[in-house]
Amino acid sequence: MNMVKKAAKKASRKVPVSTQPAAASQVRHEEPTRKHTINDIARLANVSKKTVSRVINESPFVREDTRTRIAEIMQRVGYTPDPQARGLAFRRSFLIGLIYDNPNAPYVINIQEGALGALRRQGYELVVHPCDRTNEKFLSEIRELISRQKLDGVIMLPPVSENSALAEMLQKLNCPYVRVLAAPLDEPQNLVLSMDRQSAAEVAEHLWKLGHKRISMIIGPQTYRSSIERLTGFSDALAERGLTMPPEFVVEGLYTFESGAACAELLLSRNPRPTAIFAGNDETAAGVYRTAYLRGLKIPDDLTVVGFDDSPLASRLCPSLTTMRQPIRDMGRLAAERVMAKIAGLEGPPLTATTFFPHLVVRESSGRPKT
Amino acid sequence: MNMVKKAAKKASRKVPVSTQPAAASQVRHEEPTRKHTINDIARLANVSKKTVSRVINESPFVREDTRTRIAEIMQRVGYTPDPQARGLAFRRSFLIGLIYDNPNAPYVINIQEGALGALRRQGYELVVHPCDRTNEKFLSEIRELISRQKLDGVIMLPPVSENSALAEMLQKLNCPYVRVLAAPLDEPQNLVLSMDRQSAAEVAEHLWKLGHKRISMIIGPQTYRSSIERLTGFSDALAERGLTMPPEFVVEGLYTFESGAACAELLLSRNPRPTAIFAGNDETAAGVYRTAYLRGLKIPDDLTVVGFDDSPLASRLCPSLTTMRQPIRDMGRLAAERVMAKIAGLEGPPLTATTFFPHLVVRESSGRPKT
DNA sequence: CTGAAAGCGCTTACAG
DNA sequence: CTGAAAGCGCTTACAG
Repeated sequence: MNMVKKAAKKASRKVPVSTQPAAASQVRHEEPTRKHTINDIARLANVSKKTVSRVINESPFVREDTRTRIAEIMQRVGYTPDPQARGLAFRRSFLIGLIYDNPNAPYVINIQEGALGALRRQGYELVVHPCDRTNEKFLSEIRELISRQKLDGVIMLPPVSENSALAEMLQKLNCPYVRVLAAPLDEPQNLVLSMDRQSAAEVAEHLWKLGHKRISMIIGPQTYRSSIERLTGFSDALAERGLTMPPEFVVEGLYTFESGAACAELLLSRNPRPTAIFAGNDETAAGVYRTAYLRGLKIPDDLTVVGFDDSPLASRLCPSLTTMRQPIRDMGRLAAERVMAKIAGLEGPPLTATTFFPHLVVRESSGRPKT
Repeated sequence: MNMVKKAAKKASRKVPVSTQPAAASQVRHEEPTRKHTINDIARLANVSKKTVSRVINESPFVREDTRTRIAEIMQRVGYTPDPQARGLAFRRSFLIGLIYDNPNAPYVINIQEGALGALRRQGYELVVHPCDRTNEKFLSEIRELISRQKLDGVIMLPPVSENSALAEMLQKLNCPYVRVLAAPLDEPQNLVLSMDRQSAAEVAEHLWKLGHKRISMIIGPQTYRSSIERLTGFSDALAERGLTMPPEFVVEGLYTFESGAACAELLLSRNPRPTAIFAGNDETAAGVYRTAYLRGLKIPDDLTVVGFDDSPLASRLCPSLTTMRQPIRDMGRLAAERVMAKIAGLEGPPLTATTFFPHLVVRESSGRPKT
């Protein structure tokens, strides 16, 4: 079969191109799913493979009619260039890595799908890489992945996106990257900002409008930038409205359900206790719910709770949880567009964080204070 | 720089190998991150690249000491073969696709991470492909992905894994696949079974032991095999214990939160109403919680609720939800191991579904009936 | 605007 | 057990 194939190939350049070769039935029978190569297209179009290559890569140095003709043939036979061969020649992979350690599954999935939508259109695929910053080999594993698979770029999600050692390594490796972050820890073109500070300010305004005075907050780990941003945005906005949180009303959790429950335990044993708790995220808020439940406190009658993320959990809790909704899918899409732009060399218009419109979703967990 | 490099290459075969070439500092300076190729290894080991290739591919036709020597060199310089080049020559990609349309994010993430753990060890990477069966182009997009990226195999998650048209297409494409399924819809070597029937039977036993008589179930879409399996397993197990569900106690939902709430509305308006509801999955159970909440019914005092999946949601609900825990990560791992085995040509031992031990996690939502 | 040659890093026949 | 040649499907210089 190989010999036959080769012979056909060599001969064909000298022979008039026919859409249906004489032995069509045989050929179809022999190689039903055999993919067309650049050589097949070149032969069909009666040009060199280099010219086909130019069409593939949208080089301007092709006569328009030639370009059209070749494009039509590629279209007709359903030709798509082999990414591996292109990659080998280009020293590229058309693969983008998604590096994350965020335990919030819906968050990751949404970013993933948002990014994928944009990547696919340009012939890229997404390779996922969950990681663990506490693991010694965390950095070397990523370096290994990048060099092995020759990733064209990577997208990093918080909190690992805050890791400066990782970003430095990527720079050294000359690997284009985009960091999804809560604060501008990098140059603008390297990040997608989530505006946590402004979002937290919205929460403050909401609670203030409801009339709350004894307000407390459970922040995430202080090592996470988002914790700081949310705390700053929240307390600053409260201060602007003449409200202050006493130190014992601000406690640090781990952004987890369990830590949320533990922190709420602390806060709800204060006397007087807060009438509203801004949990650092929805998971933490769920923890607050649990503690309130165990203590027999009614939400929102005895306690107003606000989360952050609008994960599916928020609407499933009873009462449903007021929370900040982030346009996570869009952030994924934008992150993808940015890496691709960086790979293409065009930095693109300096998109600002204002591209996003996170907004407060008010639900049943919001109420006026009774005390 | 290129010229210098080439010259060095050509010359080196005739020159004694030195670990530290004279111009070491220069070289290091010139190409700090340049990856080693098979040629570099061959040169360092004073063998042909073919022999190095044999070592890479674990061919038995290499003298043991030669093999050891080459392996050590590869180890020392940190050489890993270029997957693209290998792929091009092998006509393979070392890429496995994960095809899913399951809206349960934690489920997907866990499968993903389980699979990744196994794949990485063998040099594979995972390419994720969320899809939408209702889209006309759903099948052709997958075919396109497979042929474009030359995926070596795919893993499919329910419910799209139940799609027989998809499985047929993969067979025609000669693409090794593994389907994660709730029922043996394919040959044993092509699937990872989740034993939904037996799991549902455990739920039945649990409710029976608690003393419930008026038991109802919210099943998923009847078009999903898991719905049928769970219903069959559940009602059969009840029947074995002398209990039957009247037809009006079995309603069909969509495995979603909203449909769960709507179905519960129906069930809880029956007179007498059920004392226990087996929700098809945790999402549905959350819907039941909501309806109970709105109607002022207390769980578990007025109503026992059992879910399925043990997604994070289950433990976050108040009261926490009794549910069936599936070893999702392990299923992902096994699915990965199976595709790799199929790719390698060795079907491996016929693993049976008994590999898994799904079990009931009893939580606060379980109680004895009061009426 | 178009093409022939050499190469990307690996492999498969084919010889020894 | 080992190697020289040709090829995987595409590209980059280099010529015209």
